[in-house]
Amino acid sequence: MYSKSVKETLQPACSPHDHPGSQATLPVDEQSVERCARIFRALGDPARLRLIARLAQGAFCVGELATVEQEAVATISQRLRVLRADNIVRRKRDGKHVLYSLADQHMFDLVANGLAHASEPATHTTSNSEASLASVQL
Amino acid sequence: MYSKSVKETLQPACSPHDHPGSQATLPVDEQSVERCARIFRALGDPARLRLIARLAQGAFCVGELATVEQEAVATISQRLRVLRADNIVRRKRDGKHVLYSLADQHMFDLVANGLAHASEPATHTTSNSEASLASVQL
DNA sequence: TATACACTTGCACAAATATGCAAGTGTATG
DNA sequence: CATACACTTGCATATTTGTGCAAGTGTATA
Repeated sequence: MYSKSVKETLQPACSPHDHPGSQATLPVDEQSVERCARIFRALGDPARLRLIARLAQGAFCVGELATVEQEAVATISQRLRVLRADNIVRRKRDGKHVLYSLADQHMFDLVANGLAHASEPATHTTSNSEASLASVQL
Repeated sequence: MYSKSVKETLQPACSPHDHPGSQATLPVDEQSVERCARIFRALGDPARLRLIARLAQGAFCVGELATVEQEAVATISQRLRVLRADNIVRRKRDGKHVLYSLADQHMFDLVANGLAHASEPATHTTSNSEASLASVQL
């Protein structure tokens, strides 16, 4: 059986299980996984996600976001700080204001993807795993 | 939670910024955001993400995963439980074993996307780090 | 039916987070 | 230079997680 003779024996021990269609080799090196997890984690909060969805529409200053989201400015600032820590959003000063926007197209794609999936019923067998439904311009 | 006594001056503190043209209308309804956030959160842990990456290769039973990941069976089971709670993975019994695999293609896409982004240093509109927040016009 | 497997869950705890409030920083203006 | 803005940060606190260990559940087999 599968004794604990652990090692990279990536060989299924139980039985030859069927493999679903798409087998692309994913980048699973320690660093990628770590970074990816951090990003997902940052996106994994309703409040922050809402904020991101908002930023997907363009650049906003903290005050605006606070008003629209009906939250205290400090709260919004904190959330943006979390997102900034993982390079999900980017900021630049504009006079008295600080404008926030998504860091890059990738982020937009990721979020668009997630929201799309979440709003649709499960089991949607997309054929192309590489090019996702993410080609929307920012 | 807490009810906010936020200033009701619903006037955007700053003038509307030019928002780069169009955007795909993201599904930002309460439910989608909530669900999407839950998914992202579940994916937002290195250990679970690694597990998912593994499952992207095919179906595995808990024991196998435990061996490969060098973790206790109970630990793996717990992680899978979290993923199962959000319909990220699916399981089916096969004799004595319980086989786990990704719930659907969408999940694969999402993870593949995230990992891809995390592994490429790419498109970083640079150094927004902490330093220069010097006045810039939009 | 009794046993051995293969997982799953219940608990107790340590660690990581989220948030509100108050104080602090950086810019434009009077 | 003094003020008013527009944000950001430090703190203390209440929650929410992530484990490890031990006991519990379900399935196949002798």
